[in-house]
Amino acid sequence: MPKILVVDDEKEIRQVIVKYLQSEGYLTIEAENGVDAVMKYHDEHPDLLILDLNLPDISGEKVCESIRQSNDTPIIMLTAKVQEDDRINGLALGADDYVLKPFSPKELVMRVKAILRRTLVSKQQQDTIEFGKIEIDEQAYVVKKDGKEVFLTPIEFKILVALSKNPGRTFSREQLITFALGYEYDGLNRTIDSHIKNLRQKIESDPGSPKHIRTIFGVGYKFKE
Amino acid sequence: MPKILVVDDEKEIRQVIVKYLQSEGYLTIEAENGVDAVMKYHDEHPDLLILDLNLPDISGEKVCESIRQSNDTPIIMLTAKVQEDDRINGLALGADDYVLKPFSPKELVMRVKAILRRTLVSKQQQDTIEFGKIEIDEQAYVVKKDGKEVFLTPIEFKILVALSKNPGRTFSREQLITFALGYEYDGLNRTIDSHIKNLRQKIESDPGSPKHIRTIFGVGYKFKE
DNA sequence: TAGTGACTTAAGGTTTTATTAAGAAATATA
DNA sequence: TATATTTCTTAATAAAACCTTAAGTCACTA
Repeated sequence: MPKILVVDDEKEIRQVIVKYLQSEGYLTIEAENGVDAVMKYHDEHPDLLILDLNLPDISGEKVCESIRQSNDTPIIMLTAKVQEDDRINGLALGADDYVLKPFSPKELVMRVKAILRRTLVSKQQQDTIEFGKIEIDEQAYVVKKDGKEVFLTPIEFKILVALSKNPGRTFSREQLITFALGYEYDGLNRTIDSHIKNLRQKIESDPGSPKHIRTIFGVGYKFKE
Repeated sequence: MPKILVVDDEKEIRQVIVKYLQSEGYLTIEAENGVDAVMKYHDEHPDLLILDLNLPDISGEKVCESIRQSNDTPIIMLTAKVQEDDRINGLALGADDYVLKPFSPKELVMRVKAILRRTLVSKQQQDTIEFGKIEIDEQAYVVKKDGKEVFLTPIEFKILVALSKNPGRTFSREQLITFALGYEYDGLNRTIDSHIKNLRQKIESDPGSPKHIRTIFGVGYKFKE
């Protein structure tokens, strides 16, 4: 069952939310301030946060920001503030949704469901991807070969992640440029070939006849387990 | 760039939304009623829908429901209704988020970004065509026979896709050249024969008497299930 | 059975990819 | 800021894979 961390300084509000969530079968953890929230977040690795914007110590925004830096856990913000600017800030900080106080617990639960429906599916194999002698930890930005760390450049890393997240799928150079470089393809470009060559040098046992990063002639590249 | 379908019967509202989205680099499509929306959805395969709940023909709920049946494209609902029950229904129907009118375009854009950030990566839809022991995944550029991958050249792959997408239909060599090679036929040409031969070698259990890729004497070739 | 069309083979010719190396751009360091 | 270092891009060439074609053989149909 998904685990949800509820952060609010008012005990009654926490209890109402927790009661509704538990009646839907979710596991819950509670925190009453920002420091508490960050600690419990790291201890318990919840699947979602419900986070009040007004906390006695550090603000909800700070908590949100600090979690977003290291992780992609979805966050629903609770707030009594009615200024629109705040709402925008909340979303800009990385919250996935926003609920105004006073709120309906039923609606909050619906939103929790809506977000988890999207995220939980793809979340399973989040930690480290492993193929043969290669280990990839996207969060930590670490790649290992035979247990030993290998140092990749940013683009090499992004290409490897894109490929290895969809093993067996062939990517065109154009697609890899979009994923890895973040802009549109604009003409004949052999840049990707270069990066692939360097990647193979670093992670393949025999870069001459690569086992994982395969060339699909006339199309692009793909990752093979 | 992600493509977004904006569905609203009021032209001005559509235009405001579209303008903001485009300024963020998104591609946009517009629809002014439910039927239009469903049609354009199927034609254009957008990455996200912004959907007004009040449409002149079918309701936004129905549109949402019909799209959810076949697909997982995220949907943001727009509504002027203030009843909470409506909001919950919207989320229950499968909307990913909910924005009340009047809304701030900036906030809407933030929500679009928040949702796409989550969904786009894992989104590649996978439809594989399957015939007997043969599996074809056009997106991933992968063909399998008896579960084992088979490596086709670009032209072989295109010919196979053209044939297998229309099983039973006979294609002339000229047609196959047009589909697979992308240029017009210009004279007697046995090139296709060669490719068909190699294709059969790779995907037929008994290339001598092919089961799937059949010759229609004097006409061309066709794919049989 | 003749005539036409399809299949096969193998050898050029063409296109695509790998690799190298050098210059440009970005990043880190003093 | 200037300098050093790393990373990215690009062009050129070599190597590999692929496409086309021709010619001989085989198969279908009238």
